[in-house]
Amino acid sequence: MTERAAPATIRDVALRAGVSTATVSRVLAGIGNPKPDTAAAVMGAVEELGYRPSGVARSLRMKRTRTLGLIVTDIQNPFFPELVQAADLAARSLNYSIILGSAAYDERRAMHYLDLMVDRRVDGLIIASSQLSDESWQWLIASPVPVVVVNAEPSGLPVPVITSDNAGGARIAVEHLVGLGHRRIAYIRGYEGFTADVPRIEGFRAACAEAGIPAEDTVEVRGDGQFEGGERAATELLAQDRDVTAIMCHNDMTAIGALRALRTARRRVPQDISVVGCDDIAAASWVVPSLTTVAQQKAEMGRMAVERLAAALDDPDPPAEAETIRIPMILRERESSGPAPERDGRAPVAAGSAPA
Amino acid sequence: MTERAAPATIRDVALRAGVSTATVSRVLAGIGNPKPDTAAAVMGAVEELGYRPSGVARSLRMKRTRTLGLIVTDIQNPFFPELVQAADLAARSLNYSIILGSAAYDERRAMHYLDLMVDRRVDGLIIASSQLSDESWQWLIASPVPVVVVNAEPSGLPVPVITSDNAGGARIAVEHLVGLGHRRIAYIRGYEGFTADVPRIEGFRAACAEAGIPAEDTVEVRGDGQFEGGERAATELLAQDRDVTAIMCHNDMTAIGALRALRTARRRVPQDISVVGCDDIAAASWVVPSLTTVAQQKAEMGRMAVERLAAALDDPDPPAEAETIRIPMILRERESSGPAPERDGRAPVAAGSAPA
DNA sequence: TTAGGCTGAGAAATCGATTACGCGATCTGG
DNA sequence: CCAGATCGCGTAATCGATTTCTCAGCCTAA
Repeated sequence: MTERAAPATIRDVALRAGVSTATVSRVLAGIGNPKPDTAAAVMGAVEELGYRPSGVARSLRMKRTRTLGLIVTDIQNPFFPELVQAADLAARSLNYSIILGSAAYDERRAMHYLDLMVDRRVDGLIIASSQLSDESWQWLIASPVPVVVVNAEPSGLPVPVITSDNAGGARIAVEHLVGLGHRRIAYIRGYEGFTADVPRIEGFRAACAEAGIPAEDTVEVRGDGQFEGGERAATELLAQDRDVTAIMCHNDMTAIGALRALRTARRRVPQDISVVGCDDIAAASWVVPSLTTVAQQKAEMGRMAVERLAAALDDPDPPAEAETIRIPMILRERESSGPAPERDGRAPVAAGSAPA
Repeated sequence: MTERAAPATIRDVALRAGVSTATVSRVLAGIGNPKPDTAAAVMGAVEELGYRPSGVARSLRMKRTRTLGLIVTDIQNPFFPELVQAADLAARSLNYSIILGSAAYDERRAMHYLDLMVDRRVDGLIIASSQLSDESWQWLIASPVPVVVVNAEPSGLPVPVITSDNAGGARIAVEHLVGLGHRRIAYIRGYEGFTADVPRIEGFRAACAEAGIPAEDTVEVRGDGQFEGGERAATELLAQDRDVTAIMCHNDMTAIGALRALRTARRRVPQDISVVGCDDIAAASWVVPSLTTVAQQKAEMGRMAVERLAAALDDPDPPAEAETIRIPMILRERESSGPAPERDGRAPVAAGSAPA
């Protein structure tokens, strides 16, 4: 009773069914034409013994684990669960399964998972973490396991990349705000080193320039990609420049922090100041006012990463090398953005709108 | 170049180092006293070949994978990532690793992961999902792999359980509200079937009774444990009974939904009505007003589950059977709860406070 | 009746590690 | 200088599956 029953092996099944292990294996795999009574005997024995083939033994023999490793920046960051779920679903439908590692913003932990997964002989790796140093990237692409990168852009490495069109997303946000009459826009950046930080800020600058907004009418402050950083940065911002009418944020958590800072400062959103986030996490529609944001297609990214990787695995021809796919971002208009107030601080008569 | 380099095996290392595979294995495991130059030769060969032992082969031979399976209700529910992270951390420090499955509220998916993990020969299973039917529970405890249940209470099964003291948590919330002068309290329940739903509602009723609140001064409505259900339930509630001065919610997402309904109805929180949640997810402190809630010690639960399971694995003595641990919940006072308004609907002169 | 083709199934090798066992070489003590 | 203890390491079995090779038995055709 206290003994842990050892699981039945294929040999046990073979013995019970009066056949060889080869036959059991064939019947279970549906290969060959077993005699009906042989097959029945095997199935019966399987049933009675509650036999489950050992994935470990099978993986050893097959030299494939049908497992994909997925490393994310931080599973506690609400951005990732949706991506993870979609990746998992896609993997399942291709008969793969996913093992997950959360780096918790720590390169050492990311490397730990990399080691772990390589030792576990995952068939492929999906890296959705920008926590890696250049040498880690080098080590990774030199390793024998195929890699797909998601939501990060390691500088010029021969690796397939799936990412959002971050520059385009920033442009969409700027155009939205400019369309609402905003001319003085602030940008709260993410943590220095986030790969998305640079393309987004560059997209912001480029779009502002195109809209005819001079650089001195924009402000850039540094956040950390989290609630706290957003709150702090927005507070600083209000202290140093009271003229901005809109704040764009590196991501939604930053924007939600900014919303709190604005409330503390008794600035009305969107009447006095508009806020736009990025990502479209669930909480973006929970906060008050709900957050206008530029959505990343998180599920799409997870799904594509898995499909790309699985395709590369199942077909070992030299695939299109180092292809980079940029998934467009999508504006979600909610309550936190509105027409720019007039210079005197009051709401403007809706400038470019059609006559009522 | 297009060939995928086969990883070096222990035999390759042995050949290169001019020793036997047994010696390589021993040197790497730090067993025995190898001669210095033997050890050096082995380490050199390992280095040169970039050898990584195959976890698959090792697991087969050792009959242990040093892997724990963790099945959660839904990784997209913000309750779980913190638990998962803590479990993972605890596992790492005990030299285990965790493979995760998210049931996405679907029993079939939960069972799928169970099968998968059993086939993968995980050493133990942590079930943090209430999605299982009774027969699934039976199957599970009959299976050869040790199980710990977290955040659920399968009815009287001989399985160790780690859960929050849900009844106690509800009591804490009631006492908080009663202390603020509330006498008419509503409760928005979770999805029917959530294991936490029953103990919480019972704790609520018991605490109300003890506080001398008659059952007819309380209202119970059904939500779904999500934002939408909370919003809908609160709307209903306002329609049917305008006298409640406080709403307790099954969890924070429900409460956040309720906050939105109250705002839509132009009821001020907490001046007109107080709201209390449960769980303490990150978004609870992001919303406006920030949410008073009864926190579950999620990280603690994850950690304990792993430690319990690992202890049972490392020491195969018959351990204390079916022990149930209830972790206390903790009140986090924020902005969404305040003194009960007076009967006429205006804010009361702070009843029990010290003279200013 | 017999040679040749099928067909169903068994024997054995294999995947890559760990480890019990035993053997030759070195060391120690009388 | 030799018996026996000690030490380092190699041989080979083993974990549980898959798969190739082979063979026995049966069917068909000449």
